Amino acid sequence: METEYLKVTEREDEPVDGMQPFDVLNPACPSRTVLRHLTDRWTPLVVGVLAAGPARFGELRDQVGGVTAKVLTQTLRSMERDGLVVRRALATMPPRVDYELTALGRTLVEPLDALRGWAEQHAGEVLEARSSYDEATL
Amino acid sequence: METEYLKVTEREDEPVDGMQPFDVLNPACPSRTVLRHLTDRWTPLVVGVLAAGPARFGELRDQVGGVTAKVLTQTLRSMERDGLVVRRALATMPPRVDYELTALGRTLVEPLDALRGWAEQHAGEVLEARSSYDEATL
DNA sequence: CAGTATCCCGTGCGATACTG
DNA sequence: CAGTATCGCACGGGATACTG
Repeated sequence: METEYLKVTEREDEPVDGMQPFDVLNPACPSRTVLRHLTDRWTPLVVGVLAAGPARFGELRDQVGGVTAKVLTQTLRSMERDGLVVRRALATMPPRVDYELTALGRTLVEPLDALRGWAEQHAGEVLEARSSYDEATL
Repeated sequence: METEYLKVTEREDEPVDGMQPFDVLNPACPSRTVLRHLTDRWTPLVVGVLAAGPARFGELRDQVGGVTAKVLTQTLRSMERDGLVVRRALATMPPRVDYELTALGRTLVEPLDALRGWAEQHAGEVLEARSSYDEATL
């Protein structure tokens, strides 16, 4: 039987027993696109920075090394659309725009930080593994 | 002062105090490439499947919906190079190749499964957020 | 069965310049 | 300051066919 991915219209305050309709292993499942966004190039880094609290656009651009304004904007828009971030724009001159994690976005801090932590903590081992592999493959 | 990313030659059994040389926010830091690989399209899914135990190539291809042999091979090779997976090939006919997570790879199961779990559990909310956003943006 | 070999393409991402 | 507008491209990824 194929699972259809209809829009969920049920009230989410009446949880359905054992309902787990989303399966990342299924290529047709929308959770795929969700996971894909989480693993976008800059999303984990932006979440990491915003975990410390709201930040202005420029602060984000400065903290997240290497990102350009255009791509940072794209990333933030995508995150906003996915409900991970709120954008609050002050129509002053010069303008000021603050970004802040939503409640949903905050639930991402832990898992994404874990990943980021893994990368930093095990980078050494991975680098060594690569050397070994490349050497053996000569 | 700029941190240089030299090959770590120190014995890793004598931990250096507060040593945390890797910083994902630094565009020059090698941990960037590590994180990038972890967030490759198929890596989280492959890790998820291999978490249950070793698997043959065909099993992986079947379980990870939508992946082609070529790309799965690329993913597995990259993971092998990074020391996350061991490839064990039996030179029988027909051939049989088993893939298994290394000790290092196993430490990834928890963080990556957390991410995958997040995607599945919050897919509904994200989908709704997207609808709202798109509707408001009309 | 477990891959390669080719060919090919969208798009994520970057560089640069410009603006309200 | 916080973007947008353009242009351009490498490259991650896919379709298909073939092989030890």
